[in-house]
Amino acid sequence: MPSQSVEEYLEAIYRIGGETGTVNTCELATMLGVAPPSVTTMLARLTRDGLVEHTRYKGLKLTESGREMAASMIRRHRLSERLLTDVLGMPWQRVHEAACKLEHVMTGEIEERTYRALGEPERCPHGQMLNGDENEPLIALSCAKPGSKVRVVKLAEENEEFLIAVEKLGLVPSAEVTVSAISDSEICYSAAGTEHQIPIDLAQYVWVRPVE
Amino acid sequence: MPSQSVEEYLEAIYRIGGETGTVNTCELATMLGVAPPSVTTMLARLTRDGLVEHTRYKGLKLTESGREMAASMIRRHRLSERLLTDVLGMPWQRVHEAACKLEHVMTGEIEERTYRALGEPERCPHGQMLNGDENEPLIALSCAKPGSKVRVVKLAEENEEFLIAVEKLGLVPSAEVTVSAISDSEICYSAAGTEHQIPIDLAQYVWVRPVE
DNA sequence: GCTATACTTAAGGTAAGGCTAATAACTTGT
DNA sequence: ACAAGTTATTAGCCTTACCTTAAGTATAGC
Repeated sequence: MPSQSVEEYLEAIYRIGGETGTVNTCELATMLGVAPPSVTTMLARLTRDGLVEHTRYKGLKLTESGREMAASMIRRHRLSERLLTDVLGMPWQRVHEAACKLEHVMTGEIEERTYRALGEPERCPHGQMLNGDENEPLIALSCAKPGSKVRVVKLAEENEEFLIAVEKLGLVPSAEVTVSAISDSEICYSAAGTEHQIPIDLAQYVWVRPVE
Repeated sequence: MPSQSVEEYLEAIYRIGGETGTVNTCELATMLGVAPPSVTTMLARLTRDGLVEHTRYKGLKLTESGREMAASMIRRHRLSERLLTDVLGMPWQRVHEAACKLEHVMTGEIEERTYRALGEPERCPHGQMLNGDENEPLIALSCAKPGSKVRVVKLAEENEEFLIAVEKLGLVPSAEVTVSAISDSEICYSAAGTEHQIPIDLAQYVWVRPVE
């Protein structure tokens, strides 16, 4: 039975490296808020348990079973968020923290039942996919062309202040946005008939799909 | 922030002693499956944190704030069970274990939202009250009079085998039962038109209310 | 008042997870 | 090609949260 900590390491590795990517010790340490030696120690454990492949001084990769477990944790996280918003009516900007705890008490059975009870949703409230990867290419709002019309698909950052900020700027999943101008520091656009500007460094976390 | 272990101790104290009762060290040790000295140590901690009042060699009592926390844990447990049955469709005989984990990740907000989302239910799937105590007196099925008609209200034992057994015997919450005979070892009754017998030692956990 | 039971203290163990400081291996610039 | 900088690892230790057994101390009942 993997501990909560193991699950969090796997999740972080998956989030940084995606399905196949290689991850290095310090990135992981930063993301988890611990010192690098703590990561090295944990990697020994994850290697022993067959969850990662680690080459000293090089990087590490998830094994097949590590990848499965990591993907499952992320799916449970996103399903927890959907449960919190759809069933309990919690605001979607605030569900991340609670989902971080819930995901660790979900069994496979509860995961499956939740998925079905929620009507087999495609995405979490922030727009992240529940099953597999995005099936069409997305671009960051910061890269959209002036004059183009796009639809917000997902917000790649769960920080509460960030989510509150983008909601005030009309950038919720499935919102339609027309980009009017891009400067060095900001993007101007209209959403739901209102003009807004958003700093580039926030817009990079807003992923969109071109419309028609 | 109280640890899971603290929460489990409080819950056990509350379950043994009820709102006000005094509890002794060894009962608690037995219920939690630990050695008595472990309990003594934990009691020092709970006393330090103002959750229990403990007099050496005498018993212990919950303080006001300990009582509140314990009651809240039990309520969260029961709400978790309702969520698992009502929303996720899990069989009520199996929800106890999952609820034991869920209760520890519920915040006050989630507790409240769950209560409302479920339609402010009165009881958990096993028939235990969610708010406060039973407002009418119940008797154990083992004490029912021969010839009397009763309705099952709650099952005071969450063990899975027990619950599966009583369900097979037609004793689910709100089932109507007519007691026909009582011997030293068994009770004979009919439920939903079928005759059954149940051993006394099981019947003592089946709480019923006399009908009309 | 004596003994059985119930409880507490003492002493110690384990497991998980973290840290700093020192060392070692890669990598890069010249 | 090697010195210097960066990145990882090892070594050594610490804390927290529990739990345990063995031995001593209260209390209660006869």
